[in-house]
This record gives sequence, structure tokens and C-alpha cells, in this order.
Amino acid sequence: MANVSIATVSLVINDGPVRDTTRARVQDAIRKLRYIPQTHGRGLRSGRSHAIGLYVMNAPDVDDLSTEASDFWFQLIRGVQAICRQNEYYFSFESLTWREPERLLRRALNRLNDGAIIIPQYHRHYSFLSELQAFKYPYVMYNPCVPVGATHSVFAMDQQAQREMTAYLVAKGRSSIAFVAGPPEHVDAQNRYSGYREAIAAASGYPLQEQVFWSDFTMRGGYEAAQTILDCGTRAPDAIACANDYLAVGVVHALRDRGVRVPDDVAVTGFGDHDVGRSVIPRLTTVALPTREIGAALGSKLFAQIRGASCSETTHFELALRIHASA
Amino acid sequence: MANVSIATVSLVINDGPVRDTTRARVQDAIRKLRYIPQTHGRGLRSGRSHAIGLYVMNAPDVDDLSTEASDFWFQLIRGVQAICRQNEYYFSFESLTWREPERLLRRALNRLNDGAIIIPQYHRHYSFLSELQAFKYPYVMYNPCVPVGATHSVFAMDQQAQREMTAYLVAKGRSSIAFVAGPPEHVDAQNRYSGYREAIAAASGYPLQEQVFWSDFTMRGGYEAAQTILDCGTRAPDAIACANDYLAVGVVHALRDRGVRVPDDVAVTGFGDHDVGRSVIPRLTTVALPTREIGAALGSKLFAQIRGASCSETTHFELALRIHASA
DNA sequence: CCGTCGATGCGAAACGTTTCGTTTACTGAG
DNA sequence: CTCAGTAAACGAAACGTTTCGCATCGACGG
Repeated sequence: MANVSIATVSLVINDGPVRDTTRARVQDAIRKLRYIPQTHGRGLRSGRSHAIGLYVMNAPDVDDLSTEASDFWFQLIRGVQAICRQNEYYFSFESLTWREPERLLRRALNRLNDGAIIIPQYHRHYSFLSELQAFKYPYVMYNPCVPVGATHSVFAMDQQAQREMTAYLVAKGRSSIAFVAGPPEHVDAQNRYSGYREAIAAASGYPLQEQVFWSDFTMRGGYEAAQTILDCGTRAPDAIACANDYLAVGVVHALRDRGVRVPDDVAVTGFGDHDVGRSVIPRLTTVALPTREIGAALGSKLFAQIRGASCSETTHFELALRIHASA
Repeated sequence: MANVSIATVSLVINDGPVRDTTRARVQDAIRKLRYIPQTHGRGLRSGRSHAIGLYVMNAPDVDDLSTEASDFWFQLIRGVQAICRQNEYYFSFESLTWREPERLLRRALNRLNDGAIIIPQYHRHYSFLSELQAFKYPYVMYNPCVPVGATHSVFAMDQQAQREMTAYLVAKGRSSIAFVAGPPEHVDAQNRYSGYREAIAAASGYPLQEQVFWSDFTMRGGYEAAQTILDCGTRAPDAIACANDYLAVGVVHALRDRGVRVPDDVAVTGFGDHDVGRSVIPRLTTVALPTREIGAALGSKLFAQIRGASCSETTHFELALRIHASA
């Protein structure tokens, strides 16, 4: 050690009150000795880990993120990461099953992470929430399906966007608009469906009626849904709104395979503005989901909590329509 | 506490030698008290953190993963995660600039992670490697650009695959094959280019010659490269091989916009088998990159090192061609 | 010249585990 | 009945920090 006590080194590292000359000496020594403070020592003493975690709750038996939303997850992660980097925090990431929320709790309560970003995805009662609250553990949820308060939630206005998108189709003169929905229990799928429903109900003057086809979020699902729609017997719709870009691409392919022209015979819209919709011809009309920004907002809101600030304003993301050739 | 010392609790947790009756009593207490061992305490004492990290080295000034490869990163992460989950390890993830390898070293040497998976991406001399080696720190690299030994590396045979793909075009009777390459310093881009080159050189009997157009890995890059190729003045090629699916999709769009038919006039091939190539029509002929398996292999190899086993066999992934309508 | 105060540095305790060496309890053989 | 030997539980030290309270020192006002 270079003429100074352990305590002083700690002060230097944490910007404590140290005379400039001593600070310089210590920093010199740090550099020379290639000293790096050990995380576990700090964490043990200070109770903080300088890390946050991103937890994605999946359907049971699925411990993996869905490939059909890789763009979404990827951008979300990028957004969160950027904020972590700004705050000099580590970032870890885990995808869980409904069935094992204890994996989240464990990491939370063993102080491995100072806070959690939770993506619930499915409409369920998550019992671990009350535990987190009991411990005053900082957390933020994306599109929470139960009320957790403004401090803990970030919303994207899927419902409104799907309503606008449907209204857009109505305005373009489409008179029979089908909807290919996502997994029934999926929160976002539900919101988008509700938006479609509202728009259909609101379109007075037209003899519109709901035509909903529940599916998953995959291209294959979209392909099959479109086949079902065409085989339905009754008159085919002149527009198909989809809860997802992947679904929409599947629909486009199915229509093309049947000789149906897009958008001349049938307009198709997606949701998300992911890569997959950019390469299809005609390019997909869709809703832009600012996923990276959402990730950043989740991160910022979590850090506000960690710092003890009570950012109590609700965060809502308005989603813009991206009109392209397909509708 | 339930009739037992701290030390015994520790033994119970770590499957030490404890009588069955005591073990049961302790586990009961653990459940009742909702006790969760704190990571930092364990880490401090045992020197192990039960976590590994994934580090992606980017071009300077890029601290973010490229969106144009979201599929790749996403699947890679999934693969690594699956292995972590098997081993009950945490997983964290960071994307760095060339300029700041110390961010990696810091996490490595402060024992926050027990090992590192490194994706070097660019052909450079990474000086931090020698430090890692000096500390005997476990690490694995994907397609390392310098020799680090079988224990530390996992390869995908990009070069061979691009050679085969080019040979396939030759076999199909294409007589003028251009190559749209990736960023010149990118390791994978270089390997794929080498493969193309070898195939062209090997195709005796044909008056083939190299036509290389350096680009980046983006759709826009592909679009512009195709325009350049068409505007070249000399006779247009009848095949365009691309170093990437994104490039290839861009090329397809540019050709279509110019009225060139794919594959009738010009065949197009990609590399990676990402989502983006599946939605384009005609569907892209490409090389399947088993990214998830690569991630898993990186993870397994790292864990072998962490456990002290010296798995010294080289890991090579053979890549299969996926022939579809575009070529 | 003395007392007080602020700035700076230090010693030591504490965080929650694991692990080593030791003690205790029990078994079975002599 | 005693003693050796084994298995199980324990006490205490140690890991590397942060932080609290105290000691030191110089400056400044009375």
C-alpha cells in the first residue's frame, strides 16, 4: 500500500472527501497495482450490487424467448442496456416460466440485482408481486395486466393504435375487415384485439362486423389463418388486420399463393414494424413499436426508483401508423 | 434458528455431510423463514459468482449491437442462456467498443463473472487476451481472429460454406458471379469472401472472374451494391452471392425495382438463414447458421473450463446450404 | 496563547457466507 | 467397561469492502 490506509482507498474510489494530493497518490497506486475493487466485497458491505435484471415471463413449459419476436426482444434489450451503461450498472437477463417466479424472487431478494424489469406477457395473477412490494424492492413492469401504480409501469398504447389502424382501413373504404389475433392470453394480443373491436363498433354507417381468428404470433399461424379465412365459404373480407408483423407476412404469403392480390383485393396490416415486414412485397403497413425507447424508459424508471426518487408520472407510449403499400 | 449452527445450514445448502433428520429440519426452517442465501456473501467467501458474461466487441463508437443482425444475437443469447439455466448459473451480457476492453477485464477480474464468452467480430489484436490468460481466467471466443487454442475457441465454417454456395451457383450454370461482401474488417465477412474467392479460382473450365463489391451488412447496403452492379456498364452478372441475408434482400429489391427477374435473370444467395430472408419472394437461398447451437457450444465449452476439465477438442460447425427459389 | 472548529485520515467493526480444525456423540470391538 | 474410530455438528476465522466514530492537525478568532 502506498502510504495510506484501506479506508482512504475506499474514499478515493467512492469520491469521498480526500485531499487532492493524496487522491492523486492513491490513484497512481491503483493504476500501478492494477487494482480492481471486487464486486462481492462491495456488495456484501453496501447491500447494493450495481446490477439490474430483465425478467421475461413466458408460458408454462417455455423457458425460452419466442423466436417470433426476436426483433422485439432484441431492441428491448438494447434499450435497457443503453441506460445501464449510462449509469455504470451491470445488466443481466433471464427468461422464465410462469411456474417458476421464485427464480425471479431469488435473484431479487438475494440482492444479486438492485431492481427488476419485468415483462409479464400473459394475463395472470403474479403472486410474487406482493412479495416484491413487501420488501420495497424496486421493479418496473411493461404493460402490466394488474394495476401496480404509475411508479412501476410503462405502457404502450397498443389498443389505441390497433383502433386507429382499423379506422384507417375503414376510411380507405374497406367494408369487411377480419382480424387475425395473437395468443388469447397474451396481454398485447388482447389489447390489440380490443382496439380492433372498438373500431369496428365505432364505424357507424357501415354494416361492419367482427371477424376474429385467434392464432399465435407466428408466420405459420398467419398463413393458416388466411387459408381458413379464404375457405370460410362466406364472402372473403377485403382487409385483414393482424396482431403482429409475423402473422401479417404469413397472411400475405397465403393470399399470394391463392392468387389473391395485395392490396388490390385484400389489404393487409401488421403490428410492430419489425424487419420481417420490411422485406415483404408489398411492404407491410404496420404500427411502429418504439421498442428500444420502451426499453430505455423501463430502465430509466427503474433507476429512478433505485435512487429513491418517486417518479410517479405514468409512462405511455403513443404508437404511430406506418402506411406502406400493403394497405 | 432451528436448533442448529450457521455452519450446518451452509452444509445443508451445499449438500454437505449432514444427517437426514437434521437436513429435513433445516430445510423446513429455510422454507418457513423464506431464507435465501445472499450471493455476495457466498461470492466473497468462495471466490465464485455463479455467473458468466457474454461480451460482444463492436466497432469503435458503436456500443450497441447491430440491428442488422438481431436474429443472430438473439439466437446466440438463447443458446447461451439455455446452458446457463442447465448449470444454475446467471447470465449477463454486454456489448463493448474495441476501445474499452477494460470494461471486460474489470468484470472478469473483479470476479463478477466466473468466465467470459467473447465475440470479437473484428479482425484486431485484442491485448486483453494476454491478461485473461495470465490470470487463467476461463474464456471462449467465437471465430477468434488470432489463435487461442482449441480450448478457447468455437468456429463456424463460414469459408467452406460460402465456397460451396458459390460452387452450387457454378454448377447451376451461372457464368458470371458477383459477390457483395460485408464490412472489410469483419472476421465473418472476410471468411465468406475467402470462400467465394476459392470457389471462383477452383471453377476451372469457366472464364470466371472475381467481382467483389464491399459493403456493410445492411439491406440498404445490398440495395446500393446491386444498383452499382447494374450500372457498371459491362455485362451484368447472372448471379449475385451476398455475405448476409440482409444484403441479399436488399439486392433482391433493387433487382426487382429495375425489372430484373430473380432467379431467371439473376440468381441471388444470402448467408445466415435469418427471418428476413424467409419473407422475401422468391424465398432466399442461403446458408443455415445454427446460431442457437453455437451459443450452446460456447456455453458448454466455457463451463468445461470453469469446472477445470480440459476439453481440448476443437469445435467446428459445418454449415448447410438451404436451397430455395431465389437461386 | 488557548480553545474551537473543519478538514482529513485512520482503526475497527460489520456485512453473510464457506471452510478448517476441533469437539461431541455414537458405534462396535477388545 | 473402556477405548479407538467414525460420523456429525460446531466455533471461529476469513473473504474485501464500506462506514462509523474518533484522532490528528492546522487555522482562525477571541
